[in-house]
Amino acid sequence: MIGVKSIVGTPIATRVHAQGEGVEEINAGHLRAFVERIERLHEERKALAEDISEIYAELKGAGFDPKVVREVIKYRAKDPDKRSEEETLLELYLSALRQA
Amino acid sequence: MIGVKSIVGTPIATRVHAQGEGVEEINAGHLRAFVERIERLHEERKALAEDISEIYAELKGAGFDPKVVREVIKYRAKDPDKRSEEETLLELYLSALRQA
Amino acid sequence: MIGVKSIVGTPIATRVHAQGEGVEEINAGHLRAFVERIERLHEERKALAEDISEIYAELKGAGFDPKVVREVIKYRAKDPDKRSEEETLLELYLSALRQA
Amino acid sequence: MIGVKSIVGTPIATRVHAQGEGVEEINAGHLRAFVERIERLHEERKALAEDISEIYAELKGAGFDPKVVREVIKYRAKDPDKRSEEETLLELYLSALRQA
DNA sequence: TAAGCATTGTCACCCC
DNA sequence: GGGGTGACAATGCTTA
Repeated sequence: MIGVKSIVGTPIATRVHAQGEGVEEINAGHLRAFVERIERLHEERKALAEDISEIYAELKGAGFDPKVVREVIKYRAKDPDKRSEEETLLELYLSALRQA
Repeated sequence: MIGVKSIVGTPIATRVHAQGEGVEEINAGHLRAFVERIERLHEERKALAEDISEIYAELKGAGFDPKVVREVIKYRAKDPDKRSEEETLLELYLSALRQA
Repeated sequence: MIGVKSIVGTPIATRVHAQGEGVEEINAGHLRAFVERIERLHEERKALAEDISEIYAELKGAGFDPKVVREVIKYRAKDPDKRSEEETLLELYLSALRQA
Repeated sequence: MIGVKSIVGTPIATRVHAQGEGVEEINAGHLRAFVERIERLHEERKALAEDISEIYAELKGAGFDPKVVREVIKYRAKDPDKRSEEETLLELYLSALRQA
């Protein structure tokens, strides 16, 4: 997937390595900055996922069914028009199957 | 899947039912055929999963560690060119970031 | 995760390596047999997955909505009791939210 | 809407719904609070995902290959101890299977 | 020791 | 088509 060819064709970040020290330093620094920003965001996202898991645990402890709450969340997230459209189609298919 | 119950008895599915029998019949039959083929495949897949589980049980009974064997399987599965790809990436990563 | 420690503790398959040739041969052969059986099953499973994808493509070409057909499959797969139970709970939760 | 009969037998959070106003209010409120907290977290996560996308766009604009950077991120993410783990597994695998 | 539970890993689906 | 996300299943742990 990441063959030599594609690396050769990758413009600045890699070619830079063969260039002068000054420019190279700047580009590698840029790459590092990008990578670290992304990794930071990844960490935040992971923390968020853990928070969500905690809420489901809480919620379960309070007697609610986590599975159904997930369905509720999905239900509310859907666009109302699309939702009824899909439900109508589903019903149509099911009724078709009953009489097929 | 959501709110199917409340949809049962809604107009469209029955309106369709009041339309031309021929076309409707054909489509319902097609739908049923598709659905049943998929369900059949699902069953086969499930049977396969059970077979795999059985082998792991056997294997465990023979004194092998199922967890380790799972890793072996994974290792062999991604072996083809992934490994060299990762090594290439390592070169790329090292040459670009170690100097940042 | 699969540290040296856990491998040392893995009974036959690994200890065998330090044992006499005869027994070792047999166990390695067993391991290979297990691994190959599992890999074979994995391949069959993959083939099955592809078959299913093909059917969805066909079905889409015939004018059915693949997404909705997936819902139909899931709907039929569920145990009727569990299904109505969940739907009831979902309805209950939604009605609770409307008035909260 | 939902018959009393279907509510009877459901766990605490739902039985409550058929009880006095006070308790019911509290539980519906709890459910709403849980749901809204989750939805809020979902939004934050979505915002994060957009931030990440933006960085990849920036990065691409700066001449880096987004695909390669993704691989770098993945590589660094699993680096900690996975690598040595895989090497250990390799030893195990080779010593056990090469002679089968 | 069995059984429920929590966690993890794996898998399929969806969106981009 | 590829990456991200969510659901599901298997495993190990903990408790009764």
